[in-house]
Amino acid sequence: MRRLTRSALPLETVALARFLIGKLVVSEIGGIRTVGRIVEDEAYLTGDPASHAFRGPTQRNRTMFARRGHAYVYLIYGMYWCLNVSAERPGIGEAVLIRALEPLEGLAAMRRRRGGVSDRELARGPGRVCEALGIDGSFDATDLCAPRSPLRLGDDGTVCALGVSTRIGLTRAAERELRFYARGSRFVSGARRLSP
DNA sequence: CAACGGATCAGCT
DNA sequence: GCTGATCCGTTGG
Repeated sequence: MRRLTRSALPLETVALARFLIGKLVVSEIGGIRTVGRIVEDEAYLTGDPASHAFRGPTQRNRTMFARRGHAYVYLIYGMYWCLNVSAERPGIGEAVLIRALEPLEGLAAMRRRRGGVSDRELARGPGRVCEALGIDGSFDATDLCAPRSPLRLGDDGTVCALGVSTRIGLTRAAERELRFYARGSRFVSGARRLSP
């Protein structure tokens, strides 16, 4: 597995979201290493009413405006953490939400953190991704391209067939097709009709 | 399998 | 006050 360098990341957010399908997220936290393949993500763009950055920078969303390749981690519904990859150039508030992973390495730790759910459910959904990898708000603004980062991106050369659909769980701009997934993967979240 | 409600709180209006 | 890029357990078809 190679580390993903920042220069390898497409600058434009939709291109980045498509590029990240099939790539790896590696966490090394508390001496425990876990790895998962990204099988589902979503793009959040400038002028997008569903985006946290819609009303400009705030304390919470400031990492969305960082240089591409940083972790934007936020709390949703008071209990779950979600992981995004910041996109675009500094000052542009765009990001890619990591919605699901195929567990590859460190399954025992993931099972422990997730409380004994089936392996298919370990990281199937954005809150579950963070729970399985041990990610919380303290990892916000982590550089995902730094060699020794506790949270980073990798590439093992796997190429996935790409699917596209509407995003999940939104009340605004719900019709836009900005969700991307690995076609045929059983680790993708959402109703099956969304991921044919 | 789909639909629904409760949990729980930071951030914004 | 109210809302939300969610999850989980329960209920019903």
